[in-house]
Amino acid sequence: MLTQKAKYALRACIHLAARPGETPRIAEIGAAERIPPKFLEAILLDLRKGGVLESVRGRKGGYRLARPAAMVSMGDIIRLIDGSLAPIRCASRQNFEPCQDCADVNGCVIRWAMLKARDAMATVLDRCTLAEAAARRSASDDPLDFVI
Amino acid sequence: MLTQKAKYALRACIHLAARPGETPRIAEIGAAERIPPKFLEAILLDLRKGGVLESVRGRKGGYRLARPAAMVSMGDIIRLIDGSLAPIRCASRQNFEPCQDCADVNGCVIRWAMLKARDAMATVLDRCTLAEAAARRSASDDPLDFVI
DNA sequence: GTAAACCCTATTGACGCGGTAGGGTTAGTG
DNA sequence: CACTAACCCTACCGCGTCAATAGGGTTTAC
Repeated sequence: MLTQKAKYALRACIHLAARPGETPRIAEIGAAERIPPKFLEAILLDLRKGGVLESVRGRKGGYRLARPAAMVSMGDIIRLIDGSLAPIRCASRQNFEPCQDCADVNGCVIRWAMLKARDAMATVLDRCTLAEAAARRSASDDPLDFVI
Repeated sequence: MLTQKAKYALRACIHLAARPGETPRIAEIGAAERIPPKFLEAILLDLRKGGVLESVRGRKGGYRLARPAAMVSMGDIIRLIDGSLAPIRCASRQNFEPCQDCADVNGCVIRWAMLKARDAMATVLDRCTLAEAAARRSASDDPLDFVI
């Protein structure tokens, strides 16, 4: 299950991807993407520590992507915020943790199925970059303000 | 995220798939699969209400699959217990729920990506049947008792 | 009729998630 | 150099969900 936090992180990053060269403030991003500003602050901090974002301090400060938007995938962000793409932790490739209740990790049938599921999902999410997402969003005329 | 409950449900169902014609008791299944019996009771009840299992009441009672093991997929069971395969509810095809915080459901970029992820994962899990899982488990000599 | 099995509702404890509070630190601007 | 707008960081809290348990009620083989 994708957490709300990861969803916010994706929205914020897509927002930044659509504004190359700028370093918008937390308050701006929060207002545009409808994210509680203090919560967003914590999220952006995590993204910076994870190497996805860079920050500029002091007056006129703000955030920007640390890499080109085409080099950051949705999978990267979800892994950073939620810890893993896999539906179960013992089926994670980058954040593996053995589960307590099955004795033979490698023989476990459920893990085998979840690994296949994880790989299928990861293929999709690691190929989907922020650049693509930003382009697709602007094409649909900023969905966040579309209805209301 | 796959819940512990869904994991137990899968284990119990694979257990039953490996014993066609039998109707083992809750206590037996629980002991063999290391599932707390009262918790298992609630799970099997849900599976029965969901049409996956049948029960026999009274002395000599127990549970069996309501359909052939080849006709029940892991996806069926996960959907029944956890409600949805999708990483986010607005990207579920069988248990769709709109999310509060994005205005245009169809234009949402995140939902678009999650739908693709869901479809990839569902393809895997809906093709993986209990029959296949049971066969694979017995081939690896019952993983639950393999190490310890 | 009795015991073994499923059926069902209610409850509980722990924990993670979503969000907030309130300072500390940095650096442009006058 | 003072001011202040911005990020930085730690701590905290309410709530819901998950995992599990308790304790009866009902059915049926024997």
